[in-house]
Amino acid sequence: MASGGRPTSKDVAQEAGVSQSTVSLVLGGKWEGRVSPATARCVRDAAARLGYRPNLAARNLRLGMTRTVLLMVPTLTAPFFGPVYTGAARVAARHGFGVVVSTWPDDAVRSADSPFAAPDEAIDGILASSVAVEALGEFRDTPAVMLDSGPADGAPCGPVPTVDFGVADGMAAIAAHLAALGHLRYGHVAAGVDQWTFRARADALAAAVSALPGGHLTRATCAIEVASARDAAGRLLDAPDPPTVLVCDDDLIAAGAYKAARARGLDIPADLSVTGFDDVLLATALEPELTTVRLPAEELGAQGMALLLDLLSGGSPEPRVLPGELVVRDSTAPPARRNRNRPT
Amino acid sequence: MASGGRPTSKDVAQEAGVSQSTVSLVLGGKWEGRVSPATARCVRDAAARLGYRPNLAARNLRLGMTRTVLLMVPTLTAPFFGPVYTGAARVAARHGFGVVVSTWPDDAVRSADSPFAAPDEAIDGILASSVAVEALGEFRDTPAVMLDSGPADGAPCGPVPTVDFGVADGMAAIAAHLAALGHLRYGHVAAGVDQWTFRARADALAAAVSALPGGHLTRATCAIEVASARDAAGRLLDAPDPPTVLVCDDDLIAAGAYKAARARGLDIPADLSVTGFDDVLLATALEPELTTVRLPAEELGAQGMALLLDLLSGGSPEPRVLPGELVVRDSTAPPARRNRNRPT
DNA sequence: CTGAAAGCGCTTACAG
DNA sequence: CTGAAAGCGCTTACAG
Repeated sequence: MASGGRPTSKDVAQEAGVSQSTVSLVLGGKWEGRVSPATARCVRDAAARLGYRPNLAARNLRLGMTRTVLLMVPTLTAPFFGPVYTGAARVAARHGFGVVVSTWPDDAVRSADSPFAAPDEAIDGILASSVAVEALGEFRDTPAVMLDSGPADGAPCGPVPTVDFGVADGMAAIAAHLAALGHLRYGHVAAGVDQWTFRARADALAAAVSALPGGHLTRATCAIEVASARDAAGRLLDAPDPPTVLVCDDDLIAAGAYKAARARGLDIPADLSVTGFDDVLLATALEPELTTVRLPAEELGAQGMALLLDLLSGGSPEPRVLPGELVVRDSTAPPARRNRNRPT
Repeated sequence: MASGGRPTSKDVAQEAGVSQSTVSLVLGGKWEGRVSPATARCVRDAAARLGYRPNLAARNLRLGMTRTVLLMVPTLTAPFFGPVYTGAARVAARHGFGVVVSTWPDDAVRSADSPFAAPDEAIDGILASSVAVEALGEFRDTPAVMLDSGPADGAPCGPVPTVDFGVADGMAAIAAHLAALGHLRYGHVAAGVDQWTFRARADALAAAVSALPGGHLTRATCAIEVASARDAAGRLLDAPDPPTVLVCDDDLIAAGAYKAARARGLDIPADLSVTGFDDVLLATALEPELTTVRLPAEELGAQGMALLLDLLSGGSPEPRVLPGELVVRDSTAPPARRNRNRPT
């Protein structure tokens, strides 16, 4: 082997007494019918002996691809996206792909200096999670899979494969659970973000409540942030004839709803029921623990990457929907009997 | 430009009417004294006109480096590590480096199939956050920077640059805040994880309490997880003559302490004060909002990457310490007057 | 069934 | 001050 550095395919060839081509064929898995089994085994042994690992830069250069995909997310600091990344990276690694992350629209990761300072790493494909289709922007021509962006939001240039959560079903499950408990007056603390996933939640809740005899729904909008959610929930709670349950678009919003309730002396769930969405860590850290819908975030990343890899190798993968799962905990109970709005 | 693909340095050379070498020199920033300013400007214009971006694979191959660094963390799903990644990736991107993430010891991201299936991406350096030095393992010879692992935990093979939080000072600030409030009986709900950062917290708290006339400290150990923390806090609270404050090693542990307190009818902060550590999102989602120490996680990643980049370019960076900041919120108050342990 | 050769796009001595 | 040429480690026609 060349003194010092890692072994190359040439070293393996020499060790095995064959040519570089043969090594490449064998280790690339394209040898059958072209190299004798004995030679193949011999090459593999030599590679193992030397601890050979192919040089990705060389292969990428030769193949004209980078084996790198871009994961585009709104933010990495929200608890939801860590698992998405993990799932995507796990599947990617299994196929020799790396994952780089970019945030959109607030792109803190890439920079805009000279080409050399920010070499806009060439990528083979894009996984865009929970972002509008415009996020693809300059990457319009790059193979992409949209995650959590809704089946309708296909890119202008033909259908883009999608993986979505069954958020409508999830919200319907929450509504059914609440209806079974006897709730009629619903407050929806909605994320004020124009994304498919939130529109779908709103529509599903509205549909369920209007199908409920005597059902009534009010709505307040907020940022996905505790203080803003607390204020929005407060507005709902301070209205005449307030809701007996606050259905929140996100676990973090539910945390804000808890605060609004407590500030008004309302016990959860005795005086007020609250539900979340996502089932992040926070859901069990709250008190009482939050009834919510679990969204399999890591699975979203994993399946999305699987679809993208399929797309990159010429397939035309079908859209998928990942069901959410209702997790009933301690924040929901039957509505109180008219003793609302008087501090205990 | 070659039909189809992105423009190459050869295309730029042709557009500018110079050779490939000149293009490389100019765009690589090594032209001064070797290329006339007029030519340099001409090259840059051509590059801009064509939208040229260098092919990283080719450059990496030529240079024998990958411009990729590995970020090693215990887990990506804990709320703390998202920001660490973001900070590291931001600085890396500014220098044309990518960041791949690996978890240790539970390595879900890399796989162990054939060399081709998991091509163990060659890397130039490692950023290891909150892991033991053994985590470096097979990468013993790779330039590395240790984050949040303590100044003493240098690798066997000479000193490794470090970036740490001032956790001892942070814990001392908590203790001083609590002492000023009048607390004498301290319960430490400690993370049962053998890491420098937690040892430092324990030592600092022990030192502060023992320096306090009449001060008394008990300790219970738990996993960094709500249920485990709740149980540990419960043990402390159920002891005879229980603490008036629970000092928790982590915000998540504090969430567990809240549960233990509430289960015993103890009001926070009237009956019991609680403090956390980290200041993640959860701290303000809890009720009452948590007094804690803010650890600048994103800054840790950013500074660590800056040190690693310095190291990679031949420097010998000095270790750094990032101070934590005491954030006083609503979970701490003077101790109650002997009315403890009777449910309200 | 196997090998010699070209070439991916860069950077860097080296020659002028 | 500028250019021609080599070579990084791969993969893939192509020739045998």
